[in-house]
Amino acid sequence: MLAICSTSSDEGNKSTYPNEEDTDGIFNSASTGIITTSSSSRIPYSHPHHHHHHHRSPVSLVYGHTPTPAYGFGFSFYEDMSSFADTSRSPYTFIHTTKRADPNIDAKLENMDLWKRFAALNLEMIITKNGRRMFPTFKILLTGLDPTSKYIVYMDVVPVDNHRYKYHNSQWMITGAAEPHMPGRFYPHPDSNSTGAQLMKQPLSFGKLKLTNNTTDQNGHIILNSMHKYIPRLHIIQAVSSSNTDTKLSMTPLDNVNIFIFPETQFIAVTAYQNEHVTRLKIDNNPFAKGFRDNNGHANRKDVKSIKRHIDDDYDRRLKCNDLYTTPESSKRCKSSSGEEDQTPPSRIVPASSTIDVPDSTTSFTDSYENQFHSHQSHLYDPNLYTSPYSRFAPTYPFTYSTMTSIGPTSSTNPFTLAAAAASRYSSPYTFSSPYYQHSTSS
DNA sequence: TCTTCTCACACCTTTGAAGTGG
DNA sequence: ACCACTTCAAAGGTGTGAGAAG
Repeated sequence: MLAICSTSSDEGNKSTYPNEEDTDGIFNSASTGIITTSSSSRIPYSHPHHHHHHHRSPVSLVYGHTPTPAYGFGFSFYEDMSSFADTSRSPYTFIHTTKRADPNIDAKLENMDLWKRFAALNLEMIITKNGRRMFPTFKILLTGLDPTSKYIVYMDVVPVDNHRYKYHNSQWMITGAAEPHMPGRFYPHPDSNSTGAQLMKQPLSFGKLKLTNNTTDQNGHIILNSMHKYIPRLHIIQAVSSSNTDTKLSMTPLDNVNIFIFPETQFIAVTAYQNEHVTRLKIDNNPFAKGFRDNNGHANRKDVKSIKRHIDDDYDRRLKCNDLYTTPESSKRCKSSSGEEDQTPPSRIVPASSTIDVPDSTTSFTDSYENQFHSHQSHLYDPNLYTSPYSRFAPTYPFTYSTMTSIGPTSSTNPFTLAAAAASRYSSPYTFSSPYYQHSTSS
């Protein structure tokens, strides 16, 4: 199986997260700092086994502290929208594979069966102005954490490819180039900064994460483009406590970060459902949609029939072929009910193909990717090629590791802000050329 | 024309405060 | 005072479907 890293225009991840849960003391402060310098060059890859106290980077990270601003952002997030529309920039590439800094850590996606059923249909996620929850819920069971260490666990959603899609004749089609991706926002799990023992006790639910199409969103929701394909990523970073009781990240977060992706969680963001099978499966399984079920507890077919959408016979055909994870294109060998070979679509309209093949296995998908890595049978994560776990092209990018200088009291009390800040430092080649990111909230 | 987006709405679950009894 | 449980109303998560927007 092969995970393909596709390109997309992107600004990278720069967001902090708003102080949604001010009551527990963990989110009480957002911090940011002035970026004063960019140290040289690339981050050297460090072998996972050496990551604990081995800091190769000469750059020290000093986190500034500012008073908690409205909505918890340490800076004006959309001060300069123009930078996001700069299509002359090199396409930014996310890596869509699991990377373990700590080989013991594993993440198991809960409700895998349901995810697979949606994946077979091409999952759609509604995005709204005010934010919409994901369904199925992204729920993860962690194993292999150090029971006594603290971890920061968070999620983001990144583009899978560089296409814009449309739903036409019951099929997803590529209809053009992707719109620039808004800066990725991190959703820290509410139980973040807990000990490994606590985090492993039960599955971690990201059910309150919301997706939005509102580019001016101030609620910290994850901003996506409609009709674009995305996939969630899980990040786990071991927090390091310093002498002043402040929780800080390792100075070399690249070495400490664990990234998990689950191919069956990819989806297309939509403002209204396109495939009625997706709608039905959502109604059948989401408790909040019970009002649309019939007496037998299933989606009301009468209502569904009234929807002026075409029947997704591609889905039916793939069901018959027991070949749910193939794309319409690759399922050409499947005979339709009439016995005819499927027609290749017109060349001008390219069928939407899954850019990530989903292994047909009940075992952990992260394991299958990891095995490829260890057996050197895959180019997915070759440390000699990819200095950044996020970018295939890191060697040619102006990828820099920056210093943040303190602009106030040196205590930082929001580990998630630190996580986001640290992660953004190595996730985007543009982090430090973006004007707004150099904006300081202090004067 | 065609595609995509928005809104009020009915219907439902979840949440959490208030109450009740042991 | 404390705990376990119940009640109940408010808050809020669903897809709908007509119409707006582009």
